[in-house]
Amino acid sequence: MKPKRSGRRLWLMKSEPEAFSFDDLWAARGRTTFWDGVRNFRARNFLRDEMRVGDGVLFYHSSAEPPGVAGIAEVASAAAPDPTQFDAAHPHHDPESPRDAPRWFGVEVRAVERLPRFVPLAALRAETALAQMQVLQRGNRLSITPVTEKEWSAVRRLAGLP
DNA sequence: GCCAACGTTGGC
DNA sequence: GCCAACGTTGGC
Repeated sequence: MKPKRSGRRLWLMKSEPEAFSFDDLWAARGRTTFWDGVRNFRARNFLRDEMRVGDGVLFYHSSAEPPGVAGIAEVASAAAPDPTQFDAAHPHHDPESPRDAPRWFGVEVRAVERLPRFVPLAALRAETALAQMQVLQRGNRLSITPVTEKEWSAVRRLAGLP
């Protein structure tokens, strides 16, 4: 039997809360922001080619004390060129990216649910159902990774969500 | 601050 | 196409 795949896919997206936290997203207009600044080709491919409106997102705080999952969000738009790549004054400026064939993309992300409990990295690591989760694998640095239904459910449970 | 791991660049 | 050097990420 073919494995069943629901329409929406699930992701984990990393943000440094000092730059942009889940609370910042919750407070944003429409609880939505354009996720810019991704400058890694694999993460770009997820954004540009695989994400769909309505996909679920675990909003993860990296380089934080402690790091961990801070909220539930969703993909709120199709991918669009990241305007910061063309902005010479912007730290993410990419002079190598042609305007007529942009290299870097982003999507709109909307906050959906606050968590009863923040889920620290240590709690993710302690959960056997998450042993294969990509973000927990040794050497992982990718800022966007796919999440399975099983992992999604386990993280929700750890966060105190139904 | 350290350092392992990884992605990218550039010489050849 | 190989691979060393370099820069970055991100947990600790």
